[in-house]
Amino acid sequence: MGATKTEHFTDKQNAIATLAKALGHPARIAIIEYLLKVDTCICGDIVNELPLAQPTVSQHLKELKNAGLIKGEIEGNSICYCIDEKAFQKLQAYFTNISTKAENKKSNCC
Amino acid sequence: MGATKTEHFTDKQNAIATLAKALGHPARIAIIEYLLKVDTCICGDIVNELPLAQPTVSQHLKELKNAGLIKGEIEGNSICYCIDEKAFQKLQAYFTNISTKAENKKSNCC
DNA sequence: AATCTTTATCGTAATATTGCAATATTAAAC
DNA sequence: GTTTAATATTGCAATATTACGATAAAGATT
Repeated sequence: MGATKTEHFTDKQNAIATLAKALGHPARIAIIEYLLKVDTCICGDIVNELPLAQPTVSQHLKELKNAGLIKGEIEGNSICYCIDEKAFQKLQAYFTNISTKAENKKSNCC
Repeated sequence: MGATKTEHFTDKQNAIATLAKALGHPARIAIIEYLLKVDTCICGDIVNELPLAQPTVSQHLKELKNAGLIKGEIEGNSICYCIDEKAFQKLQAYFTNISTKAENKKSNCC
């Protein structure tokens, strides 16, 4: 064993877990924050910003892209990566909902 | 190699990544959603709610607790687990901030 | 076309995660 | 005190993740 049993959970649960998992690494959080910081999304220097080797960064970018957190297109001999708002809006909505519900049931809880 | 290089990132980045990582599994999302659903937080039947063996569920609960997403106290021969609002408020604030910033720079981006 | 620059992929080693059977623990119930 | 019930821990196998050197790919520069 060792493989996640995704088939036993709902699509929505798997979708949120996939997004969360992709953000479950500080390098990928750092990448997202860098993409937000720079003005344009022609970001040819992500590698120089991170304390990781180029193949490692490339791999992290691929994971973020697979999860739908960033979009990327080839642009000459560099790459245009940028944040995919929709995914973050989904996360925002999800956690807002949880926070609200948690707040409401505070009373009859520990 | 293989271990995450946490020491190279900021505390805040690591903190968010830790929370996200803990939610990066559908079983743990399902646990959170179940804890929200039940009225009180005396939740002795989480195992019956999930398609996983008891030790596996126990392990997932432990991870959620370590990450600070749930609180738990022994209560007789069952356990009182419940959501730790603060962690979810942190996540809500983080993703709201990202969404807002992403929205603002939409224009000069792909 | 040879070279440079940038990003991706492959291969692989180190480590972490997932899942469960077996067992331990602990407190209630009898 | 013995049984029952609920949760935790241990140990281990299967799988996934992380990281990087080596190499490939592909457009830009000369």
